[in-house]
Amino acid sequence: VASDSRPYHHGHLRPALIDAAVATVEDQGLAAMSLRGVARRAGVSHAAATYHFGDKAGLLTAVAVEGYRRLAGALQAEDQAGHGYLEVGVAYVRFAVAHRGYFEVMYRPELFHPQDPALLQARAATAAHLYRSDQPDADQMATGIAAWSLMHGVATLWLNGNMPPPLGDDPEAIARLVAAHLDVTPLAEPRPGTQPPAREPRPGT
Amino acid sequence: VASDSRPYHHGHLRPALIDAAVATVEDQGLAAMSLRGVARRAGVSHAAATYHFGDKAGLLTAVAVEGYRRLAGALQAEDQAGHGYLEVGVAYVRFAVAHRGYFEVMYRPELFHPQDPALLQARAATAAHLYRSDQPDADQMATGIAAWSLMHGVATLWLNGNMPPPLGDDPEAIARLVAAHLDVTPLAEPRPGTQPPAREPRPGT
DNA sequence: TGTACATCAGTGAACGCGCGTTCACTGATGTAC
DNA sequence: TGTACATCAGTGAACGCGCGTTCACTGATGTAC
Repeated sequence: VASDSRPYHHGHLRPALIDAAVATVEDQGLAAMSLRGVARRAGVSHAAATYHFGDKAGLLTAVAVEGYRRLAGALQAEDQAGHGYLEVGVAYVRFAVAHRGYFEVMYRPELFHPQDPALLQARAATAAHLYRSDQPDADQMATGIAAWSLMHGVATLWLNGNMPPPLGDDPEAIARLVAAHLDVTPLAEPRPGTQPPAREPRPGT
Repeated sequence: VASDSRPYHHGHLRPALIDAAVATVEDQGLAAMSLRGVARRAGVSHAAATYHFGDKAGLLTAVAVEGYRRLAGALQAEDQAGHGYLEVGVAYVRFAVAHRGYFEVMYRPELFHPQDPALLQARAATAAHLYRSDQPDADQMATGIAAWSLMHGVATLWLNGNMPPPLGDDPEAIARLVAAHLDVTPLAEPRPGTQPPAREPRPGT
């Protein structure tokens, strides 16, 4: 229903407010993001934002949910592309840098409703890609957490400007550089009865 | 000069305010930390805090400086204990968890004065321990960044509650678990003709 | 030893501001008959 | 087809609040002579 002179009903205000929130975080910072500012950016009264999300935490919950969904999608796409686990890690860093508005909210659970069902589901979907399994065993989980921690560390250090300049300005390159130091094969400490699962050849750097 | 009924002059107000700020961050969260609240906690007028730090960013700068100094000290102590590089990484995670009031401020440079000379110096001292060198070559830097990223990732994922429950509640144990997947030897790929470039010390970021 | 004076440390009141939330409301849309 | 009514979507004013900063000030301390 396209119309001139802004119709009374927006039509897609909910997603528009989420977009506005993300954009605000990206160019003003999370601390400067307010309900009122987001509504202003979307060209709507601030009470409209409250109507759709209940409160500020509700808006940020919606941002986090959407962020986890997009991240899960990005990881899945990379997974299916078949370039190997390393590239899934690189995709994590790429997402964080390209969508830092989402990323910064996703890891601040004190700002939203952490028990929101949609949130838990979206986050679980993301985790499944990081563990390469829906029901990871101890080894898969340890490996997954190591890879996740490494890439999360690269992403956050990069985002807050703590990467030393000599490493260059390409976060994906840094991700590949450090990933080369990660051993993603299960630790082969002799555990009687534990059969090392067949594993595809590790992609070289 | 101990005295009854609170003397007009506090005597050690500056460090007391830093302590109060850290304590506030630890039990109310960084977003809820205000100059006025910190002064209140220290039992002093809020204008006194402004007097000592200039503004809110000044207070947070002082917190970050003190945090980097303490972190550098903790890493150095662990280094000198001679338990190996892995335990230096574990010490990083231990610091983050034990002193999250400092830690959370240290990595939010948009909240303080990032060019403060004392800050740059304290941060450089921390970095030197992570690279195991004041003048790291490319390999040392890559290895150091990998280790730093990994431990930083563990610390931040732990602090914001994103570690899956099956991993238990001991962050140091998780740090050791994931560190086992890290290869800290320099990558010995033959790079003919690649001379480690002369590197001038670039203080700070 | 006393006295004057500068400096340091902290007070308390005032300022303007943007915030999140609430509320009664209006405009627009969908549905039952 | 029309009409009544319920529901959805958004408005605008008002609320109380705590915030960071500024300012003229006072109390305490140190130093020069």
